[in-house]
Amino acid sequence: MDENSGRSQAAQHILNQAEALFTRYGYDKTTLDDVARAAGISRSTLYQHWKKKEALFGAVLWRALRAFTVQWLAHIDADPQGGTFAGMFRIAFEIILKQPFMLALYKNDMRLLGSYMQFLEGSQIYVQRQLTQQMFLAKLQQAGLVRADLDVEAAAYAFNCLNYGLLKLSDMIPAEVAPAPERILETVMVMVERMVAPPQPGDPAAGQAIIREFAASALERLDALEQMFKATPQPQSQPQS
Amino acid sequence: MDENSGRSQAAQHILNQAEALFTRYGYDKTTLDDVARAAGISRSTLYQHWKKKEALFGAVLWRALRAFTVQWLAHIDADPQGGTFAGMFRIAFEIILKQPFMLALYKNDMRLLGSYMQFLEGSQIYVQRQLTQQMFLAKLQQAGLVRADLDVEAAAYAFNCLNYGLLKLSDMIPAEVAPAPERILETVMVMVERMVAPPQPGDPAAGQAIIREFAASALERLDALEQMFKATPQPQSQPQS
DNA sequence: TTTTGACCAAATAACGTTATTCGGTCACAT
DNA sequence: ATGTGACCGAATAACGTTATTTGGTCAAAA
Repeated sequence: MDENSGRSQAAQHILNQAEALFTRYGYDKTTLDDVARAAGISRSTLYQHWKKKEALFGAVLWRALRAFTVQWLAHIDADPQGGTFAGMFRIAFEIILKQPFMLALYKNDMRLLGSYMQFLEGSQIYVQRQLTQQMFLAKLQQAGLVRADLDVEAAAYAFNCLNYGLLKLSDMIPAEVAPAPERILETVMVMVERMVAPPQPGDPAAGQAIIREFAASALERLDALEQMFKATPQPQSQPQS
Repeated sequence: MDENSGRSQAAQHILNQAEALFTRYGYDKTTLDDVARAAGISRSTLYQHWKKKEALFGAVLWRALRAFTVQWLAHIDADPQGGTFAGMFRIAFEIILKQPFMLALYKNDMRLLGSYMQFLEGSQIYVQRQLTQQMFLAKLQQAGLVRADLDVEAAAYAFNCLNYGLLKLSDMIPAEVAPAPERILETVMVMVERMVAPPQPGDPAAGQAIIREFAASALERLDALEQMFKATPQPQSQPQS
C-alpha cells in the first residue's frame, strides 16, 4: 500500500540511527555527519528526506511519541487490568523505561533537546503533560473509575512529580541501596491505586474504552502535527515561480 | 553561658551572609571576597573563624541541617497530628520550602555543592536520605503506626521520588497551569496517608515519641560530625614544634 | 530520479597568551 | 588577642587568532 516503500524503509533506517545518536549525545552534539555515517549514506542524502536538522530531529521525536502511544494502546488492550488508572500508569511507565529516547526525553530534557528547544518554543512540554493527565483523570472520574472526591488537577500534578522523580532518582541512587525495580513499581502501583480507586470498582471495560478513545485522539493530534514536526521536503507539489 | 558570645555572634552573622550567597550562586561561584564584603569584614578575618573555604561551607551546611532538624522536632511537638507519618512528611516538606538553602540542597543542582562534592566524597547524600527514611519508616511500622504489609524500603524510595519531583517540578511548570500549592500539598498528604496508615490508627503520642528519639539521635550524629564539617581553626591547642 | 562529492558561510573548537581573580599566608597595626 | 592590608602561587577568565567542523546548497555523476 505504500507506493514508495523503499524510500520510507530507508527513512526508517536513518531514523533508527539518528534516534540512537540523539539519545546518546543530545541534539547539539549529534552532527549530521554522524547520522549519515551511521546510516551508511552521504550527508547530502539526508537532505532528500528532511530539509533541516530540526526536521530530522522532529521526525525522530514524532515517531517516538507515536510509537509510545501505539504501544501503550496495544498493551492496555491486552492487559486484563488495563482499564484501571493504576494499570495504565504502570504500562506507560514500563514502556518509557524500555525506550531510551523517551526515557531521555522525560528525564534529561535540556541535553537531549539542546537548541531544538527554541523550535518547540511555547510548546511547553511539561505543561502539555500536566494538562493531558489532568483531562485524562477527569474523564475517568466522570466515568466513575476514579473516586469522585479526588482533586484531579492536584493529583495529576502529584503523579507527574512521582513519575519524574522515579525516572530521575534511578541514576542518583546506586543500585545497592535502591530496592529492586519490581518492588518499587509494585509499591508505587499500590499507592496510585489506593489514591484513585473509587469505593466500589467501576467497569474495567469502560476504562479501556476511554483509554482507547483517548489514545486515538492523541494519535490524531499527533498526525495533525506531523507537518510541523517533520517539515517534509518539497515532494512534487508547489509549481511555484 | 557562652564565654565568647561576641565571637560566636559574629560567626553567625557571617554564616548568614555566606548562606545567602552560597544559595544564590553556589559553592564555586561564591568567592570569599563576596562573603567578607557582605559580612562587612575583611577576607582575612574569615580565616580566623574557618581555615578553609570548605570549612566555611561545611559550617553553613551543618548549621542548616541542624536548624532543619530542630525546627522539625519543634513543629512536630506542637502539631496535634504530628505523630502520624503523613503529618511528619508535611512538616518536613513545609520547612524545606521555607529554607532556601535546604531547598537548593534538595533540588540539588550540582551548582550549589559545586566542587565541594569531592569533599563530601563517599558521603552520598541521596543514599543517606534513602537509608534514613527507610529506618524511620521501619521504626514506625514496628510501633504499629504504619501498616504491617508495607514494603518500607520501596515506600521510602517512592516517597523520596515524590519529594524530589515535587521540589523539582515546581520550577519547570509555570504557576498558571500548576494547582495552588495548598491543594497539591493536601492531595499528596492524602496519598501518603492512604499509603501508610494502618487499618486501625495507632497512638499518636507513640509516634511523637519515636520522632523525638529519632530527631535526637540525628542531632547527636550531627554534633559528632561537627568537627568534620566545620574544621575549626587551631583554638589554642597543639603546642607543636 | 537518486545519490554524491565539492563547496560555502557561519558557528564552534583549539590554542596560546595576557589579565584578573581566588584561596590561602604572614607580618604588622590596633 | 583580634583584625587588616599587602602579598604569593595557582587557578580561572578574557581575548584574539587560527583551525576545524557543521548545517546547508548545488551542479554533476550514477
